[in-house]
Amino acid sequence: MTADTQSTPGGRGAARGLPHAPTLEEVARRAGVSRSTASRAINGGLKVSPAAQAAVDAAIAELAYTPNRAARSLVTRRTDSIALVVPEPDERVLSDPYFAGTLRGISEALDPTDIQLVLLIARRGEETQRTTRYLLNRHVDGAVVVSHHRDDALDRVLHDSRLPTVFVGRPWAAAEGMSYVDVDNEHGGRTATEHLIAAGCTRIGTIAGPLDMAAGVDRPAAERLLAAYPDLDGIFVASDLMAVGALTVLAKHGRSVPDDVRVVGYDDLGVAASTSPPLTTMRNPVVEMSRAAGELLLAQIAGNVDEAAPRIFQAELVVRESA
Amino acid sequence: MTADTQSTPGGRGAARGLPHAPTLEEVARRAGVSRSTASRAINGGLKVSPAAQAAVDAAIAELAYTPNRAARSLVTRRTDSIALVVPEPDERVLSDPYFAGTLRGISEALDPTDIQLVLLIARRGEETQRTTRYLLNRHVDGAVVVSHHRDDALDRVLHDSRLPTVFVGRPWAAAEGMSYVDVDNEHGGRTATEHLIAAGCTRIGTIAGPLDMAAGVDRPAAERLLAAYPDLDGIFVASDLMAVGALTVLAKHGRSVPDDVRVVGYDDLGVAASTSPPLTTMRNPVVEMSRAAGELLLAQIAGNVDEAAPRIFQAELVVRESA
DNA sequence: CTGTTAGCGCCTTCAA
DNA sequence: TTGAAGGCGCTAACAG
Repeated sequence: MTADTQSTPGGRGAARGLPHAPTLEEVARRAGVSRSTASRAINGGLKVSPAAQAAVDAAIAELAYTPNRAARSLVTRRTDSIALVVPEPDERVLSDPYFAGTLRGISEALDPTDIQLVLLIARRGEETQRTTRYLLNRHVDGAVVVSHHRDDALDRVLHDSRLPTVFVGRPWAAAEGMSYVDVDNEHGGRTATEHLIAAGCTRIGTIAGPLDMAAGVDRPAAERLLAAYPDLDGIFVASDLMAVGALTVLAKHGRSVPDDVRVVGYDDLGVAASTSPPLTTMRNPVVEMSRAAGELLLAQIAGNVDEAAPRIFQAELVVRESA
Repeated sequence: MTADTQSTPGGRGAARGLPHAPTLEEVARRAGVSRSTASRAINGGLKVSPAAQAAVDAAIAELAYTPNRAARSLVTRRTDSIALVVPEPDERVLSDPYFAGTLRGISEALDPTDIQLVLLIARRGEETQRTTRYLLNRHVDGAVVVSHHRDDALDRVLHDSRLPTVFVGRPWAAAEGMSYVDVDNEHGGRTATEHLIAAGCTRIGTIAGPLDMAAGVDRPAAERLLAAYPDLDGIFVASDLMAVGALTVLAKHGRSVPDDVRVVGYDDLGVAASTSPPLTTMRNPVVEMSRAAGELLLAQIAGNVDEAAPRIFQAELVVRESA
């Protein structure tokens, strides 16, 4: 809260001996033009003579100039930054491979722009208001919300606020006009099962369950499944992490994969390729999906309100040795 | 690059019909004080009468006021944001559980402050200059650099620039005065081995190798190790992810863990607890370490230059069923 | 303790 | 096509 006092009073030079960042004024002077012309040259170059443009470009390069975001933001009323909001009911979101994919996808979408990504990790209770207020007071131009929870009012607040927002994962209380991306899990499950059937499996089991289940629950699940249905010849597991547990249990019971039992996982976010045997799985297109989220958001910020339609992605079968 | 034109020219009201964010001016008017008094009340409340302070506080609450960061930043010359820089030689950094821990740790450090976290994902070649320039032009107050690579000049550039910087992981070309946090891997390896010895193991093998090894390499490694030394009774694996592969291989060969062979992994960042059997491992204190990085950075930004000493953390044995 | 005053660096009318 | 001028919202002297 408290600001530490600035020690250099009037001097327009270096604070603490730091080489101060070049200003538009300096660029203009060096290019032999006015600030306005320099500014125009920087922002698209409309109504700027080629000569002036070249001079400004040169000056910028020589000075390694970057516009001061604060100053620009103050007048344009844009912040050139968006928030990635992570509501944090459980502590595992960040470790979830989903999240890494989300990060990558959004970064990719932002890459061709000069827009920065601000990470907003919301806290429970009181603290959530800090996030809300920050967002509502437009400290960012828009927000991507990782929406894997069901009890948060943030969704509606954001939607009502008219801050450009895109949800990754269908919001629990999805309302008309909410923009979101999601993956068609039902289709993924069906595809996986069809694959097992096509491979000749006739006794197919499944291990489902939320990702935030207690650690190791997947293991007893596999054990129980095997005990109850010893003649199982195919299993669809709702996540690769859980599938890893299943593979180990099968190995322990002497079942060969894929000869005795075929296994199909879900996610393909890193673990699947390094299991033994490599795991056949449904590739979850998180990165593409999140990139789409980013692009949707950029479009909304640019004023294309018609870009609000939800976008649904399909998981894709990746066949490896296990099935 | 190009700015879309602002449609409302002079009007001090709403653009696009949006409820405009409250300003200090409004807070002051509502509280019946001047802007300066309101400002002082907000920034620590020094030299402000209790009455004025209360009035301002009330106004702030009623208006849901948040200071405009751009305006503030313009005058204070601080941005109230720091960057998390991810140099990205390989594409896996973000998916690495290390990274999730880093994120969490830094967030925790930032939590009691109003400082925002900006994610900077550097790209190769030309693109790296964009990052450098952004940093050097002080668009952030400081930077935490995830430094798991060895060929990057960014380290030195940042250090030379005198931008407050803390590295997570010892910089390849560590120089005097560079601030970093790291974990003592040698100690971790030793502890793991000592644990196996104490448990009675006499034929101990190890599976090492960089994390960015080709997927599945860990599996042939375990296979070969087992083939070469059939009488193995203990294995230390340099990462949990690789240890998972080893567990599966052992199960396939009918070796019971931990009865026949004891296994110790390394990381404990999520996978270890959900293997079968649960994996004994060396807990890598990434979160604590990264929190320290964040705190070091905050201290540096606040001017405590003496906070530059490296800080080394120890991994800690976590005993589960596998050893 | 308080209000008045002057910019921070930039974009953007407006007049030339 | 260009430059001069004004102001975005805030903080920090300075004088009261």
